[in-house]
Amino acid sequence: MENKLPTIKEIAKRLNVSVSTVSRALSNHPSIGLRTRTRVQELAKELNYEPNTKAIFFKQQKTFIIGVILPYIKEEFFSEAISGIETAAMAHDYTILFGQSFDDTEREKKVLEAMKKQRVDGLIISLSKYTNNFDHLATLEKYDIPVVYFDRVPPFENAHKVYCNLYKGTIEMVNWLFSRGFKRIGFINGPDKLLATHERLKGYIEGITKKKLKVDMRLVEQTDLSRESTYKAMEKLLALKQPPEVIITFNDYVHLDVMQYARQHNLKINEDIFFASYANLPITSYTAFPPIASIEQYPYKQGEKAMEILIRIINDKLQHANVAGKYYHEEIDGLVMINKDFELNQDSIKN
Amino acid sequence: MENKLPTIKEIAKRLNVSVSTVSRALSNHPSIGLRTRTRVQELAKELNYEPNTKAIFFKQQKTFIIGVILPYIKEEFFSEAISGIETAAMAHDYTILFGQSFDDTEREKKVLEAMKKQRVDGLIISLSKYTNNFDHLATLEKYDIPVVYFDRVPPFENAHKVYCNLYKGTIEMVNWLFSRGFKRIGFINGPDKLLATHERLKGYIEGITKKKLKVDMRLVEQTDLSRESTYKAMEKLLALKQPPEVIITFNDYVHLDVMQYARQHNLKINEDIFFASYANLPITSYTAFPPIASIEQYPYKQGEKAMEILIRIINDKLQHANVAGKYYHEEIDGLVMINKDFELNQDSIKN
DNA sequence: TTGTAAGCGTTATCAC
DNA sequence: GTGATAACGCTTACAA
Repeated sequence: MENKLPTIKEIAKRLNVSVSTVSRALSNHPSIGLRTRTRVQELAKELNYEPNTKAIFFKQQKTFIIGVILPYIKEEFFSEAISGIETAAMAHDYTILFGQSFDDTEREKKVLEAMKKQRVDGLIISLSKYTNNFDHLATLEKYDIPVVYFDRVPPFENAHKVYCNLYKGTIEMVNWLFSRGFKRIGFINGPDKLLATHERLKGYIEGITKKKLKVDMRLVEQTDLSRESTYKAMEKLLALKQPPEVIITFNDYVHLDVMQYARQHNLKINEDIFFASYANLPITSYTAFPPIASIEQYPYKQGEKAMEILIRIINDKLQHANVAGKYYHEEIDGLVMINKDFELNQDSIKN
Repeated sequence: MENKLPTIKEIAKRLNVSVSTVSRALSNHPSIGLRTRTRVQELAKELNYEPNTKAIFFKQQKTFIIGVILPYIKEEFFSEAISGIETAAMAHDYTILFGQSFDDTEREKKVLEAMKKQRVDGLIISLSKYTNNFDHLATLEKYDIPVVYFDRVPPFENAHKVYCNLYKGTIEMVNWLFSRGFKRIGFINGPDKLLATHERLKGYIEGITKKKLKVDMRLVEQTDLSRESTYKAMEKLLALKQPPEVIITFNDYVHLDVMQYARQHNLKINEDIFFASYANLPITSYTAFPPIASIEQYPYKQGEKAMEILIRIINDKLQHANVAGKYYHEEIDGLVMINKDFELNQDSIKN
């Protein structure tokens, strides 16, 4: 049976009171008499009344919906992140409108349009890899829809951002590798377009320079993150007269590809050559040879933080707080996580 | 600058016409004169007017939002599925409201509440593993919110469902294993609560029975899908006087755990023992020893199909088509996907 | 303590 | 051809 959702009007009619009385009774307005209040609330419960939030939001010009746009939810980093976003959102009664860009700027625009149409209260975006024109994002500012970027953040300052500091993390990683006796540290970095690529490189160079050593750029290769491109980078590194003793890869997915390469070329991993990486994703723990160290980027925390900042912005806006020109830049420090098995092995060798 | 979104009213005022004229002009109503129409449309474009869908939906009692509730987006199966859902939704101008149950019935209820509050036009749900009380879902029917379940579907008939037929798939798998010379086929099945567990078992038994062989239930163990439980199942199977030559695991995640176990116990995989699985997830291709065969369950296609069915239901409802008591049950056949490397090896042995 | 009425942005139904 | 108005469900001044 089509059981139409009851409205405030319906209740009012049945009880022979006005809609405003019902409205106030339901929201426990102090001016409503106890008798009327209980009568209304009882009937409401009986009819399973639920306020039509759409009508409320429409009136309040608020949807309690946050749009989230990610490149690929398939990547564990992002599925972790959205869980943090979701949990924080739920704690503040927001719901998540979800869309993927699939690293395609056109798709990103389309999703953005859809979310604008839905009048989201705000957006959390991790940009597509190839987005280098930011006009579609500028319109958001124009219409006063707050956006918090995370992880893949835009290069300009005038934006709210949450991201992981990979510069510091990379320095730490290089330090740790030196402390473990590695001298020739190879690096398969990501594509030039990504900010993250430059951060990592800066950290790598700084880490080595700090040790009063000279940076050998032949040890640094790049991949566009495709398997083929990664294989090529590996080939080049291994073809060097003095190949690296350890290779840091751009992220855990590159690491996985590199492991495939190593297996196919019968390299003895953790004997002939060692690998370190970024991201510290759970999947790597299933593989035969996880990275000896991986920089944890805390995706869940990043997502949570982004959501919290967004809610703060929205609330500031609602209270007409004067926050023009104030941008949140939240930096989370990437932490070098060391593979336990590797650590144990090393220790037993030392003793 | 706070650039408020322009409304139809705003345009009307500026052009000294009525709102209804503007409304009609924008929707190309035939009764509007060409001059007025162009004037309106030009100003609309100039002001970047975008209809407030919230107001329209509010009036039409429609949101163009579909709620999607999944157990864990982290699982590749579900992140594939939601991509199918999203793509199909986009093609019909729907947007996705997203929530995870984290296999927790209470959380599932909460998410469901939030989506009901948002007045979604429909829902796509893959149930939490532990959901065995369906009252919270019954209220949806009562309020006439259509639901399509997929993959983890409820056990009753009166529901729209999309799922993969694992009964047939399992029979096929058993057949293929026999054809490859395997006689003792072990099975690590999932928890009893899951429908999928029973389907797989039925297929396993049928597959063996069809070969006029007797089913040896000592070869069938169960796991609650935790790593510990899977390890125990492995122990039991390997402790048998006649241990299995090949083991089918409940899904690729169980497979990954089993591989860890095998590695820790120095089993020679694809020599001493072989493994087959369900799901055919991309991650397994990164591992040293992917399953020799895995039943593809087409998560993307399942998601797409679920969305398409849901839209059909919504449209039927809108046209007041009399579809009471009619339920869609879409079955996709699981297909045995054979690992290429294994196939090549086998062939070279044969020759 | 309760009721009346305006308003949120849009569309549809009347009029003119 | 165009305009006025009601309606969608709800909140909230303002009246009573």
